[in-house]
Amino acid sequence: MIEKTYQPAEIETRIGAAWDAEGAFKAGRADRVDAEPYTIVIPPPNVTGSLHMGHALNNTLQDVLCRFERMRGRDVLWQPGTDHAGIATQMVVERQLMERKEPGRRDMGREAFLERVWQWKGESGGVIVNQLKRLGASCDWSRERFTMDEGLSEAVVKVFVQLHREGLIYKDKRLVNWDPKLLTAISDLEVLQTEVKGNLWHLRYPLEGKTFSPEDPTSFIVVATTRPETMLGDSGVAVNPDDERYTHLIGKNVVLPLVGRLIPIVADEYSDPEKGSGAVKITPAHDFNDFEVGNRHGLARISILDTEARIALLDNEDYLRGLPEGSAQLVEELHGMDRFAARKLLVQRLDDFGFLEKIEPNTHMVPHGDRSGVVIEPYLTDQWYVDAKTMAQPAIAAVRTGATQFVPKNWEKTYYEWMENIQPWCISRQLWWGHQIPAWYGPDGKVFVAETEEEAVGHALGYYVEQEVITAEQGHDMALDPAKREGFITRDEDVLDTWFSSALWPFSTLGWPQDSKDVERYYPTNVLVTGFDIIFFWVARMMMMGMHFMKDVPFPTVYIHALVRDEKGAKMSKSKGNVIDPLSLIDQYGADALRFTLAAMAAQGRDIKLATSRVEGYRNFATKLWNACRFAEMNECVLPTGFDPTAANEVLNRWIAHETVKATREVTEAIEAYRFNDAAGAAYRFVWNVYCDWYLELAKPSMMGADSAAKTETRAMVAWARDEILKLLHPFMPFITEELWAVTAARSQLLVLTPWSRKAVGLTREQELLVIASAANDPLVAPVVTMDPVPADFTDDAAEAEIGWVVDLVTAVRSVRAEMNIVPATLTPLVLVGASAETQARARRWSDVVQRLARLGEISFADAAPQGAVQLLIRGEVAALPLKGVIDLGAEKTRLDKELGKAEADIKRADAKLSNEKFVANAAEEIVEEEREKRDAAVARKAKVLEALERLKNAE
RNA sequence: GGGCGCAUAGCUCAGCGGGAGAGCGUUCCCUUCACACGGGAGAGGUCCAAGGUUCGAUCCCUUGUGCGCCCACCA
Repeated sequence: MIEKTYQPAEIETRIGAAWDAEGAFKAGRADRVDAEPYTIVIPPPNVTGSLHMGHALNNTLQDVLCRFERMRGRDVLWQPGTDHAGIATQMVVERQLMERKEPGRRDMGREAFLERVWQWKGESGGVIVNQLKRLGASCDWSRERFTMDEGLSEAVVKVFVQLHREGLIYKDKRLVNWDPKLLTAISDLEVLQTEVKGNLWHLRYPLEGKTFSPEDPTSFIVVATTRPETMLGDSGVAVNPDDERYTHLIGKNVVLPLVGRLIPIVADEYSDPEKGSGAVKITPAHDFNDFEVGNRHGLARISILDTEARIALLDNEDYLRGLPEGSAQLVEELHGMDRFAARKLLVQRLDDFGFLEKIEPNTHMVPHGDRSGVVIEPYLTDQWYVDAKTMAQPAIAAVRTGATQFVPKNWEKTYYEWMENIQPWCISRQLWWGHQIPAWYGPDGKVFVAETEEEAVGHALGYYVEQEVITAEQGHDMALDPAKREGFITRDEDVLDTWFSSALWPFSTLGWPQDSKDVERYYPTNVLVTGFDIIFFWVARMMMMGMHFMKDVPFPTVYIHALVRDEKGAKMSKSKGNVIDPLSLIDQYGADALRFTLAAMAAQGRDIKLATSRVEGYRNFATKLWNACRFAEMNECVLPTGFDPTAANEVLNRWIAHETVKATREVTEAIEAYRFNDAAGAAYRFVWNVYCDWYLELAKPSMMGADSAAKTETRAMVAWARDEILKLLHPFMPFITEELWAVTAARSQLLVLTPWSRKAVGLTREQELLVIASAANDPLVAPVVTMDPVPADFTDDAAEAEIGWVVDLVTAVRSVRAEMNIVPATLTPLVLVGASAETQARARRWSDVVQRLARLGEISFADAAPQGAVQLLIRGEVAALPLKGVIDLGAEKTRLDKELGKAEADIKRADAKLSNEKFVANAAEEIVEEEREKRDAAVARKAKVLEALERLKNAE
């Protein structure tokens, strides 16, 4: 029995639990071992995360694909898992420690802290997974992975070691993006350029050998900067070699104000005469451009900041080197000062001594850390890098050749743009939570990269014996006795960028490098579904790693979906407070409604502006479906075994079979093309506007009538089409369809969607397989769910024409009645004027339906329309509603005049085209023919309307 | 500075070389035996602007205007 009211929360909880208990979505099931695999890896959400609207969209689309392919008989593996999200997770746990007033990370030490993070992961890591289950995600949960679990960590180490051996990973000392709050390097992608209102300070740098005076422009050179505090680290001033204002100064020195250091004026193309004063201060240790310029001219790299971006001058060898005697009085004052405070103080001092020429307000882009939000410092440190430029080449080629295609295609341009200008990827992070880099350092700092410490020890001992740092005997002892080599080599403290492990996700989750069985079966995956915001972070890197280690693309298709925005199109963010929580929508309207909404709005290449009214509308759709199934149940509509819809006798039943096949084809084609909105739309229209609005209404008389053969057939067909609808909607609305299927399947016994249904029907697993096998022979099981492709080309034009006539008639009569304000209780007679034999037959067949739906009395036939009747044109014939005394003749004349005007306009338009020789000559044959037909139809319509007007005149 | 995208009904959006569509909202009618989270009938649009291509442009091209996003080291 279907419950009277649709209660999504109750259903979804119960069915979700049943799926879970059944392990309903396991890949590699016994009945699918011979089936073609279909694989998707989930974009692993952060373990710290909770479900947001982006996840909801992303996973809804993946689930649509997975359920769709599963019903088509594929062996579906939707690989789930979570990401350890290095920085994010570490921050969360540190914040927790702080809130609880517990010792901080550094106080408790690395080991204890990591234990704490694992503990936290154990407690909260399941949240997002449960939320995905609430959404209905049909992942194979038995295979859930975590980027830091044992197998995946092994993959990470193996990849690192191999790439290092191949020279594709290396250590280098250069400028990195340093986050002074998180105290780690970050990659270029983790830096957000933000517009900031600042100033441009113009500073006077005195020329060596001249007496500095602010009044004497020949005694100094002006440089402009947005970061005056970096002047402490200046080691040169650059001017453009073609800039005549400065050519005479090239090679001379300036005296760095306040500091007293002599630094050279160099000629470099980098200096743009148009910008600022045309002379630019060079600070190689604190600016990416200056670093390059410094390299070209051999300028010193003077680092003046510590890791927390405080001024660090005491004991700073870089700074003190070459510094004139007695010029360090500022040092005491500045040392340890925050960079922004130092800026203020320095500007003040420069001004005091006349070195500040002017201050211009200036808005410019300033780099910020995407996690910390603080201003990023270019900072000189040793870090590990991936040679991305080399690795990008095969990944670029794979897209060029079409081995991997983006949908929509325009994202390929974005991909190329970035890949072709790719920079070395900084992969080391000064964090604790993550994969520790498998590199060890010997006493002299030499690096040994190896998969295990033992291996590293072996390499190191061999090397140092050879170098005669230790004797062969010592080496031998140390190799044998761990106690003797204690502290001889030390492991790199740093961990890897989170995205390093994510890049391996498509194969590391399948068991690589340990187990190749699943890799062989499920790699490459079939499609990657993700948002455009992580094309660079993730997609590009999976492409690189996949090409390098699997020698094959990780996925032939990348479907890029939109961002979900709020109703007004703003990006959802906590700070704006416009975040719509998918879970509260699920609570309110059900996961099915939310899923359907997201799918229906997922048009390619456009962001989704989510309005809750849409969700409500699709919840109503679910209710409609619910009630339709309840109606079928109340009328004892049961699908008999072996029912063949193509063999139906009743026109109405042939019509709905025809419409069902058509809708199924539309939905199938749309899903195959990743046009989720078209698929959802087609299903929606079919269910509501075809099945509910017309088929069930038209079927009522038959089901309640006396013709038992017709009654039996109609009941069967109502059940058949209902089952097809459930299958069609299942990828979008899995919970409600599962429930309705399970409740009705006991009598339908056609196809089992999932083990849950099997349970409901009371089948054993063996019986279930038999049912599936028999369903494969069903001649008209629509392709969306069938085990084998079936003829999806069943059509019945005659049925379509007949039902079309009924629909047109009912619609037209209703329209007139509404216009004439005829109360529903009044049944108006209908006269079919000059009806053909076919029309008369139709009218007799459909009289009771038409009478009920159009509120008609007796239906009769006549050669001429009675006087004072409203005359309607139904497919070229006249239908009259004798409404003498009821109708307003004037209003009716107006109505007919309007119709006449329309017909005449149509004729005119067609004539204009058809009399145009060029149109007839150039347009496609069928277009011209269509135009002629339109004209003929309009001419006929005009004649009928004129006749009607004539009769109206006589009636007066 | 590069690149991408969007301007269609009051709102949110589909569509796309041959007579403008949906959902929501809105107006009117309906306790018609599945469903008022429903049924029925309407109203509502120089498809941003100007040129061009074409027999024909909301759709293709160019330019402009407005808006959004991504990338970039410019003092």
